[in-house]
Amino acid sequence: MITNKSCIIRLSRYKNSLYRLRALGFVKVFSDNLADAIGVLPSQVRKDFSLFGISGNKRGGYQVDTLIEKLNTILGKEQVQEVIVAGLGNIGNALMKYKGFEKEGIKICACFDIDSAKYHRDAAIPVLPLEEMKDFVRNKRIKIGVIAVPDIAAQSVLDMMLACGIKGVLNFAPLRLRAPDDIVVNNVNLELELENVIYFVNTQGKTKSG
Amino acid sequence: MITNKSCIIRLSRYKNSLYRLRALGFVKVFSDNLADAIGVLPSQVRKDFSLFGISGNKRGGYQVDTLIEKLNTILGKEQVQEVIVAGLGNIGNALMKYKGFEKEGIKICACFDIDSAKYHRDAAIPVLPLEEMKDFVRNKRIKIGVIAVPDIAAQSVLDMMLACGIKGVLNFAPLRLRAPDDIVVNNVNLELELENVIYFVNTQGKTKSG
DNA sequence: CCTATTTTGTGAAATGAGTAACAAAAAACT
DNA sequence: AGTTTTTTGTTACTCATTTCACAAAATAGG
Repeated sequence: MITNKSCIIRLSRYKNSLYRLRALGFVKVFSDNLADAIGVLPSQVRKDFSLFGISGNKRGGYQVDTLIEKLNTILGKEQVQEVIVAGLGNIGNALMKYKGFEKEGIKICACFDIDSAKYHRDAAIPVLPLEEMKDFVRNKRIKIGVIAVPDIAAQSVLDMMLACGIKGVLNFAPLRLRAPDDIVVNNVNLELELENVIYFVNTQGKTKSG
Repeated sequence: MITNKSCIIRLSRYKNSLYRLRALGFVKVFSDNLADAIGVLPSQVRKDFSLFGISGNKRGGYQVDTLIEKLNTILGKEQVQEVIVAGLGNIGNALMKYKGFEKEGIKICACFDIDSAKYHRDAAIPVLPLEEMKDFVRNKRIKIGVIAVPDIAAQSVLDMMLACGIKGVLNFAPLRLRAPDDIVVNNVNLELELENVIYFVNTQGKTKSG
């Protein structure tokens, strides 16, 4: 099994580039087209494909259509992926309104919050009490959750999600969550990302001026 | 010079854990305390510290206070870091309201947008026309920018930021931005992160059930 | 004061990801 | 049909990061 996150991320990028290339009229592509598009080496592209059993034609490259299809299969994009969000704060709100997910076949089905003032059962994306998560998730067989609650509540919300049968989580709370090994937890930590930029800017400046 | 991003990210995590440990009354820590806290091996902790010339006492561990101080110096947290945000859409809005930055010594000084309906010069964090970015950034000598504009505008906003003297960028637009080598660009791509969770959940399921 | 124990700091080994190189296949050209 | 060119797919190599392992230092205990 492939455990390399950046490899999967590259597959997503190939896929996105391929849609653009197809829109431009491309019918076949070569590894170096894709390499240029996402900023890696051609050998990396071929390696990635070979890892997933994707093959092209020597001297003929890859058919755009079938390549897109294969990548979508690998990435689980044959059907719309339904996710839930916990926490209708700043981030939760932004996610609900964000248009980027829809065009990637990701659908936010519901948001759960603890604050009854936020409930909105009839909205396009309903906002429901946390207690209803279990029924909702089980009925709809949802496997993916997003955690956008305050730090202090994050672990208990994760535990709740796992009890509902959620198998993968995107976590925005800036702390390490404990989960069994078979659960996927990706963290998006905005402070850390910014702190990182700041560090490299600071040291860059230092090394330049002496 | 250290170019390893994950190493810097770990330093940030150590620092965050140390604050928590200090709040619990810890005066000294050992590498395995910190290792547990952030989920790495003790040898990793010691290696990271040794890379930055941080040393402790054999059998005595590390003093929490001095360790925090050293990490803060390395991470450039001795003074408040001022940043600007471009784009007052969903994400820009969430960032402006987000409390997490303040307690990390990161201050959003202003937001710039193209839409005059959004301008709000007298707000706590002013929302200004994009054209005013140059003066603002130069006067305040700001080095860090956040890009939260639609995909199509992202590259031009980046170019504008670079013309203002910005040296590091956190980019939320889901595409690859072109920048000179001495500019730091960190990307946060929410679709990709979710797609990644989805992939691993799907394959996990497959490998388990056969 | 000497011995046992703990914990660091570092150099060596292992792992893993990315890059390079090249044989083999396919197409194009003559 | 044969030769040349192009491009894949895979194997071997390189490099970076992580993990291991152990000597040296410091403390604690008898």
